[in-house]
Order: sequence, then C-alpha cells, then structure tokens
Amino acid sequence: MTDNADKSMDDIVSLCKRRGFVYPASEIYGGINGFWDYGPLGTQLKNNLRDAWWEAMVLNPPKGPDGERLQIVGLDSSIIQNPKVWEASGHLAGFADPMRKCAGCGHFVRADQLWEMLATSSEWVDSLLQVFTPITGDIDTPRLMDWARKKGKKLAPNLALVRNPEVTLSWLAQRVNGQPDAPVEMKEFMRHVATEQLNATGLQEPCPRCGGELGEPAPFKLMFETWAGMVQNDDNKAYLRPETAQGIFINFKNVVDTSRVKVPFGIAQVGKAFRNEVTPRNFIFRSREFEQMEMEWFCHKDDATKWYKFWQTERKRWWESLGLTSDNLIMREHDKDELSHYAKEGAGTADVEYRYPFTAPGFGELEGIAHRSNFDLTQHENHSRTKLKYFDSARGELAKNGQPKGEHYLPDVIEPAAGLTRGVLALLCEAYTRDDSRPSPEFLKLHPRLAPIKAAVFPLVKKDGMPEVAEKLHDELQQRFGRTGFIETDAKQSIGKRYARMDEAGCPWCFTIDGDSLTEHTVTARNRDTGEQQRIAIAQVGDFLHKALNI
RNA sequence: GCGGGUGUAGCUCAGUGGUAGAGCAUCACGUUGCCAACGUGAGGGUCGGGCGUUCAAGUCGCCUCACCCGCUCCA
Repeated sequence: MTDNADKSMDDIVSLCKRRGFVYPASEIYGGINGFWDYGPLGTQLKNNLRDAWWEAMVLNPPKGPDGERLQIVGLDSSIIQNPKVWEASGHLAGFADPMRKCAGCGHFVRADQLWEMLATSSEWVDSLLQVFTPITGDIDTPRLMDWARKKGKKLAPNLALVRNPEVTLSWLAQRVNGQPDAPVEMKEFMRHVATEQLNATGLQEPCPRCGGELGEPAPFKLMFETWAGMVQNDDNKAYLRPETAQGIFINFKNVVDTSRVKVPFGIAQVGKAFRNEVTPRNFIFRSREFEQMEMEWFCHKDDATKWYKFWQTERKRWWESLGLTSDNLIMREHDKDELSHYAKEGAGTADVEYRYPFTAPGFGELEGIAHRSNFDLTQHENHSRTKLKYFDSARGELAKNGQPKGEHYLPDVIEPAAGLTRGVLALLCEAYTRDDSRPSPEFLKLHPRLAPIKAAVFPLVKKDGMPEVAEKLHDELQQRFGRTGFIETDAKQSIGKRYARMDEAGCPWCFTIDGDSLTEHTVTARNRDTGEQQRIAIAQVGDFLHKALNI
C-alpha cells in the first residue's frame, strides 16, 4: 500500500483531468478561482457516493444504540431563502465581521481582534516592547531610534516609526513632555508609533504584521449575494446558502406536521452550498461552490450526549466501509475555543478527519459532527415568531390514568455534516495507487460500490465472433447494473492496454471473451487490484458481478 | 491580500528573438490469442489572456487570469 504522504497531488489532479473526473471550471476562458467541474467519471463517482450516503441515512439507516429502528426522512430545500434565515442563523453577522485592510501589506485583520493580536501574536510588537517599558512610561528615544533602523526595518517595514522615525518620535515626545502627569499607556503608545501625520490623520492603529496603516473597518462578506427580482437593491437582496443545514431547520415544523415522525428523528439533505472563501486551495478540498451531505438529528436534550457519541462512531465506521483505511481517518474533538457560535453550549463538536496528501502527516476535515443544542430552532422561533416547539407525548409527569402528560420542547440537534465533494477527494486520494511492479503502475483502487465504471467486457481479439459475444454480455450487464455505474466494452488495441485503461479509471472487474467463450461458454474475470484471473461461465457473470460489487 | 514558483497538443514536457516539437494518449485501416505489442496513416496548438518593444516574440518588458507552495483566512 502506498502511504498518503508519498502520493503527489499533482499526479492525482493530472489523472482526474486525463480520465474525466474533475476539470477546472471555465477552463477555456482561463478558469475561475475556487470552482471545479465534474466530468463523466467524476459525476458518476460523486453520485455513487451521494447515493451511498442517502441509503445509509434515509433508505436503510443503521440501528440505534439500543438496537432500535431509526427514523430519518429526506428533504431538498431551496438554495435561496428569505435573507432573514441567515440573520437568524448568525451567518449574516458572522460572515460580515468587520475587517480592516492594511494599506501596507494588504493583510486583513478582524477589527474586534486587533488589539488582542497586537498583544499576543505580533512579532514586531514583541520586539518593540523590549526597548520600551509601558509601566514606567519612559521613552528612551535613542533606543527607539536604534530599533527603528535595525529590527524595526525588518519586522515592521510599514510602521510610521520605521518609515519616518524623527517625525514620529517628535510627536511622541510632545505628548509625553506636554503631559508628564499622564503617562502613555500601551494602546496610545502603539498608536503613536504608527502615526507620522498626526494633524492630518489623527492617531493610527498599526497592522500586527507589518505595522502599516489600517483602513476603516468594513464587512468582509463570505456569503455570495444576489438579487431576487429585476431591480437590484437592498430590499430584494438574497444570499446563496453557505450551508444546507438551515433549510432543514426552517422546515422542521413542516416535516413534523406532515410526516408522522417522532423525536428522536432525523432530516437529511444533500445539496450545493456556497462560501466566498478568501483562499480556495488544495484542488476540490476548499472550493467556493461545494456539496454537502447533512443530517440533522433531533432529540431530547437529555439524550443529546448519547446521540452525539453514537453518530461519531457511526459516521467514522461508514467512511471506513467505503474503503478509507482507518490509519488515514481520525476522530478529533474540537477544543473549546474552536467551537462555532452554535456549538458553544453543547456537548461539543468532533471532526472526522482524513489524511489527505497535502495535509499528511496531518489531517484535514472530511465531516463534522456537532451538537448544535437547540440554538438554531431557538433562533428561528424568535426571528420568525413561529412556534417550533415539539410536543412529546411520551415524556412528562404521569397523569391519573398512568399516561405521561407530555412535554413541549425545542429538540437538541446532533448534526453529522459531511462534505460530498471532500468525500470524492478523499476517495480519489485513498484509491490512487502506484505500483511500479505492475504493467499498469498507476491505478485507482476505488471501492467497487463507488467505482463509476462497474465492469468492462472485452473480446480478446476482434474476430471469430468474439465482439458479438462481448456486445451481448455488455448489454445484459448494462441492463442489470446500469443504474449503479457504467459498463464498458472495448475491442481496440491490445488486451493489456485495455486492462490498464480500466485500472486507471478504477474499474474493478474486466470480463474477457476468448476462444473458449465460443465453445465452452466461459469467460475470464480479471481483478483490478491483484490482476488475477478466474474462469467463470458466461451465464454466471451477472451474479458474479452482483456479489463482487456488494450491492 | 502578501511572497515565491509554474503556465507550449488530452497528459508529461523540450524549445534563450528567425517556418511550433517529442513521448504517451486519441481516431482510421491492417495485424492480434490474457496484462500499457506492432505496422501504415490521420486529427489535434492564435504557446493562459491583453498591451507593448522589434523587420520579426513561445522567447524581451508591462498588465492580467489560473494553478502550486508558504504566510493569512477558514462563522
């Protein structure tokens, strides 16, 4: 087995392009940053992963921790919703955090974190403080001058004190000597060393990175905006959803009212989401348009921890069942300070992380399992002024007749939220294998269930009626397995080359029609991973494949 | 957004101012006897895009776009 750290993303990206898995979006126009198109094989692979998820969630969910049957229903909500949805969810506020852009280096700083960053994580501030002691308020001009010319020049090239030490220090001296009874405090000192045109600009605040002048705070929008209607103004502004989850929460009441589900139950959804990421990076790992598979599991808060643990175990097991090796998968519990706004109060958030080649030996997120408490339903209940409480007739005190009186509550939510497109990436990375001892060294060891091409049927040579037999077997297999992926047939070129092509596309089985097929009615079945062959009856090929694909 | 690198055929890449190339891949025909065989032929490029310098630009300059690496960001 090849270690993921040894796999080259360039090779994987190249194979994806060559074989029609993933193309850069708008390629003929020079591309567009953060967007990707899925080709014939990539689309089928993505659909197969999506279908496997849907089956594991909605059609054939796992048994619960006590062996009980789980209830999960599907949903497909709109990408564009009333903007109030995003106000309620916190995305509008969260995504529009005021940022300040540095005029010197272009770096963005969150306005509300500026002073914390200056105090804790700015290299030049650390260095500068060694020549200035804010407690006494003394200004050692020669030492500051010296710092500006040496260390400052390296660490904070855009700081006013460095660009123009004389002027900056004279302003500072005027302040200190003019008001000797009011010592300069840290913040004020920082503002002074960042300012060289005091009369024109007032005191400036410096960039933690280069000391440059920071611009006015402005919202930094991570949601894509559009307009619903012909006129484009603030009244009809709309947003592309940054996650599929909110579509589920706002339909919670609809589903409860119309589908006879009882808490605990889940609502599952697969769909596109959009985030205007600052830096799309790493192939399809972080793109601006991506696909999520999210399930919101609604349960009573007393049971939340139980379900949180259950879904963690279950989700990791599921990814493993698709062929991701356990060495390359970890479950990582978030630290307290990492938790999202919606998860602060809950049992926690954990990520299923995969060891991608570009994160190896570290890991990158594949799926998040979050306890969102009842944050979202509470928010939507308040913002929409619609009662979303669930009436649970199995809870509450017992009445005279021995029946529970019932309890009204907003359920807690456990959310396993997986990236479909990240899943595709993890599967491709896991499947990509180089084995130079093989005649076809580069191949994709995709799980048979997910492989976009399920099988290929080859006539060994293009004569003696072999192509006709192959054609017939191909049609038969396509009828039976076509809904799960492609069945290929190919009579061109040497048999070895055809096997190699199928290896590269991740096709698990090749069936070859030879002379014996005509007389004995048998074919050879060739295994992608081992190259081994076995003879089976033509009539048995369908059942053989059915078993091999495990579907 | 910053710094560094890259961009030439579907893929991998040569090409240092003078007629746009190779290998593999693709297509056609022939051959074929189980692991990227062979022969003959064919198609495919406004050299990422734009502007400029020059008699002449894939090559030099400026701008721009995309990708990769490192920062940064990632509710």
